[in-house]
Amino acid sequence: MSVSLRDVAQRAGVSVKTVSNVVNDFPHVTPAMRERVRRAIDELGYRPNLTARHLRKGRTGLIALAVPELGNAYFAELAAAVIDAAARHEYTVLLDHTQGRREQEVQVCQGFSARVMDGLILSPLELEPEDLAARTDSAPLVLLGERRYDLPYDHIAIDNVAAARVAVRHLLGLGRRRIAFLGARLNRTHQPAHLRLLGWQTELAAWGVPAEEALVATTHGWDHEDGSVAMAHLLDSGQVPDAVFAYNDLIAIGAMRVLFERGLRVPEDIAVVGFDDITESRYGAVTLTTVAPDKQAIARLAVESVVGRLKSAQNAESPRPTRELQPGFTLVERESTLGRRAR
Amino acid sequence: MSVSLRDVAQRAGVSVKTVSNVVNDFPHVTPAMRERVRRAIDELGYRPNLTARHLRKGRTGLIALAVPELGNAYFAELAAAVIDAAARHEYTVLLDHTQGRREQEVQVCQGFSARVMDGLILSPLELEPEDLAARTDSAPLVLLGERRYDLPYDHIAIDNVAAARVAVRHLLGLGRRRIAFLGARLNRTHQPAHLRLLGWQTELAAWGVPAEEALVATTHGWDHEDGSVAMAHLLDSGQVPDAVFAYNDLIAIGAMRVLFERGLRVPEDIAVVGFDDITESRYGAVTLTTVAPDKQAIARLAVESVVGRLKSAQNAESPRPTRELQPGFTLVERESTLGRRAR
DNA sequence: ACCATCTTGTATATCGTTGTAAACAAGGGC
DNA sequence: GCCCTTGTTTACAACGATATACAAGATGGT
Repeated sequence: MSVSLRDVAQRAGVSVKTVSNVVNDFPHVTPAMRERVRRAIDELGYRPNLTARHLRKGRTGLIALAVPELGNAYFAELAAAVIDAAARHEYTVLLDHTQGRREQEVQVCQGFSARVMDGLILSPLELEPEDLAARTDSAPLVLLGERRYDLPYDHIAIDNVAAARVAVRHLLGLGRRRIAFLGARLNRTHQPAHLRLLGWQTELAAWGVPAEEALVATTHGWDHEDGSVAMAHLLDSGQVPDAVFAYNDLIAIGAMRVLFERGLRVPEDIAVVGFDDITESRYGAVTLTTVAPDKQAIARLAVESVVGRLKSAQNAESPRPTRELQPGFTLVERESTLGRRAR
Repeated sequence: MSVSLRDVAQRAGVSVKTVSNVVNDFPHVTPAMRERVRRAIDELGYRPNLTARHLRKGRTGLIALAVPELGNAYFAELAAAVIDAAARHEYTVLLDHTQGRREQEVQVCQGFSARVMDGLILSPLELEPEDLAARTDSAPLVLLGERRYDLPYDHIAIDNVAAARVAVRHLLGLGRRRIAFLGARLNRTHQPAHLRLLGWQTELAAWGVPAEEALVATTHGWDHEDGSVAMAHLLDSGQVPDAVFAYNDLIAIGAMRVLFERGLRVPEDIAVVGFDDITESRYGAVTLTTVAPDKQAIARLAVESVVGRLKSAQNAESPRPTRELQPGFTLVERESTLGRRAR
């Protein structure tokens, strides 16, 4: 059925270890012997069994990446970047989506598929600090995204407050003064880390513009549909803003759809800014101005963090202290704020 | 460092196997003993090592899913469905993207991360029949998508010809006669399995409408950008169609973007139909009419095929013959063909 | 020639788990 | 009291790979 080192060794008339040495390119094997073993390997079509290798070596070469929802283009694009970054370090990525459910997130950081993974990259939504503090699994864990936990784990996120401020500043600079925020959490007290909303407030305050509570729309999730519902709700309530800053691109695009349906012009009547710079935002009837986090950098830093810790653990070095890493971002200005001149 | 069965056994004063029996809920363990072992497990925080378990059992509980590009919403949404379907059978999914590169696809069907995966689900683009015929890995493999190989592997795809015909019929029924096809392969001779193009031809023929070669636009890939380029090219060439049938939604949306830029109205001047029904197609300024494959069914069938074959292999049954499975599809009619009345 | 040194290959234990078979204890029928 | 049955627990050998320690062979200096 499956060919093992034993079979190859028998065929080549050498010991198992010698074959292992050839496979792993170890020194102290004469060229002649190496060749003989090589031939036996080819003839039998031997392929090493990683399960066994990893049991022995104590590592599996697998990193888990858990994001809330793969259907969200931001996470899909990020996942693609992580897979590529991991491949450069010879790690394979096991991808899961938590659907933003706390229990699933807990399961992930508790080792998920129990001890098969060398490391974990998690983008949490509902995970609470106490879940994280109760973590017993010893594999390196990196956290991505807006939430901060102040626990000894590497955390990678752009400066969300600064990014939101840049977006709002852009709108203020265009003369807009009634800027709605779309996509706040339902229970905002419970979730203090709502940095994009904070950035919105801060920048408005800096310009002396009142931050009207009525212009903050909450959503259940962060999909197109949530954006549409929130936007419709806002308009129906009689609060007509002259600009919208959305939590992400999906919400922004969902909101724009409602504006189109109601005959409101973007950006003439209402300017729109999103967050994430997913591909979709470049191809609508009105292209979307958005904050573009450096996804490549996020992926690279996340993988390097995990791989680095694995390496230092392997060499029995003391691990370096945990860090807050802030990749860059840019504001991409498009038609939803600049109109036709953006082309 | 990590707690093993041995440690638990020592602590509870029993043999390793007894602990194993408790962990696996085997019968013939007295309640008192079970309780004693349970306590030891809790005290030490024991978690089974899946690597070792799987080495022993000969299976890993992992299925690989390889799609061309995760950034393509269709594949991201499909991947999400596969992950969920696999979870229902207690399998975990390892996701990879091949970027449509032949060598990567070959690597995947050759076991990819070598023998760690129990089964494989592959959505090939460039993979050639000879690659597949040369496959030595014995893990069950299922193929998804348009290409057919006529080799003994389960293949899951909707009836692409029929689906394309339904889409084209819809346009013909609306009175359109110059229907362009966007997204043909560059070398169409080399890739005979271009079923959607075939469906376009067939349906036109059935209506006695000439299938003009000039209305077939080739693309390099299948992204928004490819759709934009192809559409611009078509218009610049002086061939102005009254409808467009695109290989997928991304191309359709990219094409619509160009139509917007040039002041052409959708659907009044040019009607557009896509393929895949990704979420994005429901939220543009003009929502997209599209063929909606039953992604849930595709995912379910793929997982069931792999799991079924693993089960029969485990019970040493002879595997059932390979099958062609055709999940259903529907045509979702929206504004890009019906205009405002679609709402 | 002889011993020390270096190179190359082998035998064996080990990683953590489960399957097999055998040991052991308790209970029941004769 | 003995044997058999039933039920519970254990010892030991795998799964396929790598690391350690050691043996055998080659080389070189005296």
